Amino acid sequence: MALDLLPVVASSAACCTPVTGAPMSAEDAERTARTLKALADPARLRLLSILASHEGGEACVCDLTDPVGLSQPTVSHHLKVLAEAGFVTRDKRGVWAYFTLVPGAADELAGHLAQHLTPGASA
Amino acid sequence: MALDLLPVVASSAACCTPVTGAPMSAEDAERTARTLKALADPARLRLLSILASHEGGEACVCDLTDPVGLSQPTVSHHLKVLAEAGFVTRDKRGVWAYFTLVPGAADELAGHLAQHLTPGASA
DNA sequence: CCTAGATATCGACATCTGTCAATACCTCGT
DNA sequence: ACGAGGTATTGACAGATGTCGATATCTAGG
Repeated sequence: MALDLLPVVASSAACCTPVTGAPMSAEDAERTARTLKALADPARLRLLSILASHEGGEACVCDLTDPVGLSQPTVSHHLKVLAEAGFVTRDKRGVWAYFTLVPGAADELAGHLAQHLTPGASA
Repeated sequence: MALDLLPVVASSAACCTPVTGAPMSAEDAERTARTLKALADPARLRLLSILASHEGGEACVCDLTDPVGLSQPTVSHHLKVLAEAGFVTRDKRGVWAYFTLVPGAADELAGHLAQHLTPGASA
């Protein structure tokens, strides 16, 4: 009968739920969190949405400073964060710096999240 | 580049780009950033992905503490943050607390972002 | 009631983050 | 070359955040 061969799970582990796949790795979580942190700021979200509301997803810093109501150094800082996270690209033309939305950057992040944060999506 | 043949814009407003829609409101940016902040942490991403890897997107705290390698109070704190952001729900059954993924929570966020961060998506 | 075990809250601490003023850099027109 | 104006960097500082140990709370059994 082998009664005492398999019992452990049934008797004491009443809190457990079957596992259907592998969770996100620690490195992946670290990387994804860093990307999300770049998005998780009201000023940066507004900056991106302002870019999206301009033709071609492009605008220069002088178009961005006033709407967000922050100082020029602060706006410059936020744009640097967004650029390092891969959400925008910088293009300096003469005196002005133009920032452009990277197409699909947000979508790629969203897809990655959907893949790991949807029940049964690992199958 | 043929800069000299450009129309009247050239003199003073040379840095401007046509606007095609309205950017995200300040309140919306604040709200969305708060939701994103809840996601923007390696431990919380792992917790959610562990939930997603369990049947029904559900697991109890005892299943979550070990894999993330953090103390029990810290895990409890992260789960509270996720619950307040609407990503999980808490259900206490006897001694154990079960957390369940809220279906579509991440998708709703992703959709909201796509709507505001995609060039020309305001139409 | 009292104990044991699971979870939540509290207090404290180090670190990270957003912000601005001051300043440096860089490009253009004069 | 020089000065003016747009942008980036630096330094400093207040506030938010992640983490843990200690402790409170809550439930089931004896």
